[in-house]
Amino acid sequence: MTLYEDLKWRGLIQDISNPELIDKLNTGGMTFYIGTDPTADSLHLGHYSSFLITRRLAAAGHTPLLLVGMATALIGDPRGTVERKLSNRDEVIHNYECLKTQLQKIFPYEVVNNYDWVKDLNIIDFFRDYGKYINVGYMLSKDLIRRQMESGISYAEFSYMLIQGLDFKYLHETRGVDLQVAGSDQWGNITTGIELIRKTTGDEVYAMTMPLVTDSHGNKFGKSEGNAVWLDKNKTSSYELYQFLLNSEDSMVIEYLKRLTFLSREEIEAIAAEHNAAPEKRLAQKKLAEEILNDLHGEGAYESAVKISEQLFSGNIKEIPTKDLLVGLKDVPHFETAGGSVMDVLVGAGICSSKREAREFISNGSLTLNGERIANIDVQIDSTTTIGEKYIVIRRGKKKYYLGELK
RNA sequence: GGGGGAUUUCCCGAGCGGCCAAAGGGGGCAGACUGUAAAUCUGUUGUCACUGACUUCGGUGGUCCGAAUCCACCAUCCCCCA
Repeated sequence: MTLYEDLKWRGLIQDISNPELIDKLNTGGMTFYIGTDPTADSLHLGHYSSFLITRRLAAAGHTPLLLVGMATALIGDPRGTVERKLSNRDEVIHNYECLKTQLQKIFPYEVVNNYDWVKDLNIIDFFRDYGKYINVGYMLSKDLIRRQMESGISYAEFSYMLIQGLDFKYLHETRGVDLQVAGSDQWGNITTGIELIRKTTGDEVYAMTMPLVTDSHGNKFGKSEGNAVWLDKNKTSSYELYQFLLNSEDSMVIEYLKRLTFLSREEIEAIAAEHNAAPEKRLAQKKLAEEILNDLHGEGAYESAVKISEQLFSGNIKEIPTKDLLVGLKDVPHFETAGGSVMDVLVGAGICSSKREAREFISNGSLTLNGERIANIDVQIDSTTTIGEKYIVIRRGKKKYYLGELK
């Protein structure tokens, strides 16, 4: 199977700018880049799925460059909905440092920053060397721009694609980059770069976009309870990451295996066959979690996440030795409390956002205290309701645990 | 510079002087069923001292017994004309 066939099979090809790219990909020897803007201090699972392409292409003899774009983050990319709030400079610098460090741990390739070549660009040069080559009609025809026109788009966000275009040109001229890879939402920005390079140098460069990973509803993959699933262990623990992946939908999990792991086609097809025969065993979900946890959090992370999960989901919290329980709940939100009425403890610990909500959860039977359902709002938390002298384990819903310590 | 329109609770969006904590939808959260899945059904989604009270409808100040609803000014955005 050629590289291109493999990528296609994995569902990693949304669009390519020119059919010539297929041969070039299969032959190897290209230098390509993939980028992100430092808008947060950690990457999330969606980034991971995109950036994995670097390893796939590198294995086939191509050279990756990772771009973390401080310059573009300072401008803000159009989302196609509403204008972004202007980002804070110090934050962008901080985020850049965080992302750079994080990326280098996971992807052993060079990181570049467009701030380095954009910061000293003067506005006359910018207009003469770049602005002159791109027609406004062309820019206006881009899907994201057209959509955002309705709610309003500033000149800054409108110009974003020019900066991304000049990045491509700069990297092409200084580093020999001839391919840019990105999520499909970047298509408009990348083709602007191709256009710019073609007009100014006559060179043919290439673009490849990947479909965004989604769930069965078309929602972006990698959100858990409204929050992103971060790659930073301190922001999303091994246990949480494991839980997220284990809960992957049956109808999507094989696709995730293709996109998010390096398992071969044969291996994945074998897993798919077993999975379809007995989906309740969640073989595919477990394999997915194992591959990703071992890659991101290191060997052993998977085993300990499984162990914790088994203990917690086995039911009777009180029978688990306190020592094991504490290890198991290490990654779960912690809180301290002086005791008192459950209502106060729940709100104080952030388990419920208000007493109104606490009342609702209790009447729904959604909360357990040390494995037993909290029967009514009059329950008191004190030394008689602890495990191992001073610990309180509260579960909300089926899966969310909180560990409290009585002070 | 001139004219018109918009700003509502997480999002979209109704409301146009009292019956509004504010319709409807989306999303979220929870319950049932299951496999810690999907689909479905149910409840809930401002706060509290919860059949009541309090704080909310871009901001400030007014009118009125009473304002998300009327007036003035300010801010932001959209459209049209210059």
